[in-house]
Amino acid sequence: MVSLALLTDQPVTTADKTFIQLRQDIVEGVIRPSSKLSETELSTKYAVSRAVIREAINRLESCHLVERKANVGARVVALTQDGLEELYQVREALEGMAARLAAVHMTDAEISDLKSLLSTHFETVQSGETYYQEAGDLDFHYRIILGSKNTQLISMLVDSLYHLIRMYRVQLGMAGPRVTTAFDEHRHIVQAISNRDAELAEMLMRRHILYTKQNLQKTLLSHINSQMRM
Amino acid sequence: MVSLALLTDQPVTTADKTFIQLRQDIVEGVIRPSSKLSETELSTKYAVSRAVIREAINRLESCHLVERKANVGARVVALTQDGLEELYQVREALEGMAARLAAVHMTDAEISDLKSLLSTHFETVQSGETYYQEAGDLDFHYRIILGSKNTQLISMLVDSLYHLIRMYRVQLGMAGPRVTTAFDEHRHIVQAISNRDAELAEMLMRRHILYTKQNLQKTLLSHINSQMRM
DNA sequence: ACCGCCTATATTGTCGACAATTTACCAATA
DNA sequence: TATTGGTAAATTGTCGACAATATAGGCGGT
Repeated sequence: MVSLALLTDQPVTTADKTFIQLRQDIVEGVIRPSSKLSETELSTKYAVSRAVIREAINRLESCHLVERKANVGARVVALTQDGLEELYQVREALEGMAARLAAVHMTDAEISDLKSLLSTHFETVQSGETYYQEAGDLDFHYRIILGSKNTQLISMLVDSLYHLIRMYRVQLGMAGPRVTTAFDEHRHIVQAISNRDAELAEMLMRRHILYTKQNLQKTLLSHINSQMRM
Repeated sequence: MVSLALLTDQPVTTADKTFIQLRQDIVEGVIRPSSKLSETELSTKYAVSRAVIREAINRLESCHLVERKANVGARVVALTQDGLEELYQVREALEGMAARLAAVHMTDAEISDLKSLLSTHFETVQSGETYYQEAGDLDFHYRIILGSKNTQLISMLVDSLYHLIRMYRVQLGMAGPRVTTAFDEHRHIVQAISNRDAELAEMLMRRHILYTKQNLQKTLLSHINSQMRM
C-alpha cells in the first residue's frame, strides 16, 4: 500500500523537521490546546535556534493550528464546537467539490487503485482492527482530493484544513462504532466516481462528511461535559 | 463609506509593513510574475534585515503568491490559464457558500448597509467612473464573505485566495464593459440575501463568479497572444 | 483598601555574521 | 564536440546577541 509519504515530501532543512515535529505534537495533544508557545522554551526543548522555531510557528499559523499576536506570542488553537462546525462546513464544501472533480479527472488506473485500497480496508475492518479510522480513512480521502487535479483545492485541503481536522479527530479519540458504516459510505462514493457520476459523488461525499461531523460533535460534547465535572 | 481597513488590521512590526509592501508590489506587477525573489537584493532594496524579508516571503507563500524551494529560493507565481481555472473553480465554491451562509447569518443592519453600498455603486457607475471595479467590487464581495460569519471560510477567502484573485484582475487591467452587467448581478444577489433565500443567493453568486472567470479568461488569452507576438 | 503609575523582568522582533547548500564556470578527457 | 569532474561564487539556512515591546509586581497616593 502506498503510504502518505507521497504527499508530505520529506523534510530537508531543520526548520522543516521542527515544523513537522511541532505539528505532530500539537495534533496529538502533547502540546495542549490553548497553551502558549514560548519561543525560548521551545528552542531549548527541541535543541534548535529561535529562528527555526519562529519559522516553524509561522507555518503552524498557516495551517490554523496556532494563532499569533504581534509582540505577544502564539497560542495553540482551542477545540470548540463552533470551531468544529465552521471547519466541517468548509470541509464539506471543498471535499464535495473534490469528489465531483475526481469523478471527472481521475484516471481509470487511479480508480482501480482506489478500489483495491477499499478491499484492503474491508479486510482490515473484518479482522476487527480499529486502526482503520486513522491512517486508512485519511488515505482514502487523500486519494480523492488528489484525484481532483486542482492544485489550489489540494493545497487548501491538505495544507490548511486537514491538520486541524486530524487534531479534532485524534484528540477526541475517534475509534467508535462508525467504522463499518463509514466503510459502506466509502464504497458508494467509489462506485459513483467509477461510474463518472460527478453529481452523485459530490452528494455522497458531502453526506459522508456531514455524518462524520455529527459524530464528532457528539463526542466533543461529552468530552467537554466530562471536563466540566473535573 | 467604510473602507477595507476593517479587514487589514494595520501593521505593527516592520515585517508586517514589508510583507504588505511586497504583496502590493507583486499584485500590481511591480515585481513581475515568475521572477525570482532574492533575499539579499530585497533586503537592500527595502532597507530591512534579511530576517524580515524571510518572514515576509513565508507569508507570501501562505497566500500562494510565491512558491518556494528549499535551498533554492522563492519565485513569484506565474499567471496561467490553468491557474486561473483552478483558482476560480475554488472561488466559485467558497464564495457561493459564503453567499448562502450570508443569507442566513447577516443581520438586518448589515443587509441594509449592503443595499446602501449598492446605491453608491449605482451612482458611481452612472457617472461613468471605472473606479467601480477595483475597490467597489472588492468591498461588495468582502461584505458578503464577512457576512457568512464563518471564520475558516473568511480566512481562506481573504487571506489565501483574494490576493491572487486581485493579482489576476489588476495585471489583466480589468476595466471593460462588464461593469454595468456586473452591477445588475450584484443587485440580484443582494435581493436574494435580503429575502433570506440562501439557495438562490448561492446560485446567483456562483453564476456571477463564473461570468467573471470567463471574462478574465478571454482577457488572459489575448494578453498571452499579444506577448507571443513580441 | 483600592487605584494608578512606574520600574523590573520576560518575551518577542530585528540584526549581522557564519555555515551549508546549490549553481555556474572552467578545465580535462573520451 | 560533448560530457564529466571539480572548484569558486552566490544564495539560502542557521545561529547568537541586541533592541523594542508587553507583562507583572511593587510602591505611593487617595
